[in-house]
Amino acid sequence: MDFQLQYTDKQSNARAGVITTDHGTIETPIFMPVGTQGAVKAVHFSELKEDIKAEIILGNTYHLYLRPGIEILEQAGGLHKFNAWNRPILTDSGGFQVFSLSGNRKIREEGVEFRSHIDGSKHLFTPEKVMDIQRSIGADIIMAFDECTPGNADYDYARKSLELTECWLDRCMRRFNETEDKYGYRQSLFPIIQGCIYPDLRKRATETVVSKNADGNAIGGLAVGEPIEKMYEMIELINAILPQDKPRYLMGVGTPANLLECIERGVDMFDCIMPTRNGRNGQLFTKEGIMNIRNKKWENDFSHLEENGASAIDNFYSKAYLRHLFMADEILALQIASIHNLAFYLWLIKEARKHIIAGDFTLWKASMLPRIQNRI
RNA sequence: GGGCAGUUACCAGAGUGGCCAAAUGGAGCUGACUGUAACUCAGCUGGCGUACGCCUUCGGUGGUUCGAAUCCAUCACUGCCCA
Repeated sequence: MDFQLQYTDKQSNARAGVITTDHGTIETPIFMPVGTQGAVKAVHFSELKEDIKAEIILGNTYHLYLRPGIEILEQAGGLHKFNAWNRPILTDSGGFQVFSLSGNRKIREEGVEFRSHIDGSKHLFTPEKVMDIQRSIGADIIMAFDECTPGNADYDYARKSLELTECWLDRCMRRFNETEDKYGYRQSLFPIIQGCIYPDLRKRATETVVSKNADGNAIGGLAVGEPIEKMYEMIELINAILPQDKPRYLMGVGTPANLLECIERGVDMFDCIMPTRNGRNGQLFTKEGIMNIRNKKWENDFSHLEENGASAIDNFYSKAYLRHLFMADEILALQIASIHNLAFYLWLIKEARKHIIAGDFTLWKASMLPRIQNRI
């Protein structure tokens, strides 16, 4: 994987670039739809390509390891062949599951012992094993195994947690470098910066990560319960240290407004479940704001889902119809809402890129921000 | 014409003298969701009030009782059975 920085905004830290992988190129800034179990929920891949214009999607090590299991993925020839997505894939390492499935796991220095949420069976994830699994899944970009520190952790916990993440990073790098690409195309490993909301921890974590000279760098442990201003503060601090010539991936973020704020602060890559999950729960993101399509006020509103929306789907269906589908519990509702939201996210981020290149990003962002945060 | 069963909030349906503005579902209204254990979760759903609370309800009317959705009488309606 290579990264080329193409444009840097003069008024802010916003950047535009290109990532080149063996499965194609990605123009940054980019938003990556989440396909945890090898599928972006409720969305068909032709829709991902044609309606949403996704350039890269995510998979998840924890979920794919449990189901279908690594043997099947190896037999299939890797995830790209298994799910027929022939463009870039990034896999998360399972570090977030260590955080979100906290009721079912024990963290030790060796690794994390956890119980499957599916059948309760016991498993051990070590940094080495997580590297091996991600080699087998065959993602273009794989993530280091980390502990995603909760946003409200106290300093002492955050420091110990960071030490563990850093120790695991060394082991990840070692194993990654000792092993080879499994399917004939190149894989890149991104380390993850933790440190909660403590500036000295974040600074130290960033310096450690920079010293590894990886193909790209990730910021983790944000948008996990800390105040939003803290998140922006941490990103500013980290991006001041990270090298310019490597892509910066902010994990798990966020709202449309978060995206613009973080692009302005120099982030290149994003992923978030928000457009898909919130879409399935009836929340639509649009250029004019956020709407709950289940609300009664849309009952007899036969106007397009979104005028001049990001996807053709916006002109096919009316608000009243989509509300009806939600009320009637039709599967199509989930599909339409997910496609709409993802297309909006990709549109927003591509629009940001255009304005970075055109040199008026800051102005555009200022005009866009109040609109997309509006409640309609 | 006779017999039996029934009529409870938007719907279904519990409650059979005080702890009942009335269980539980469903439907509806609103909100939440940030590296997906999520087509999930939370609150509300007689009226007024932020709230302690007050007011009006359990087919209609009239009783019994300190007190009735619950007991009695009567009327109306519904279902099933017999003519």
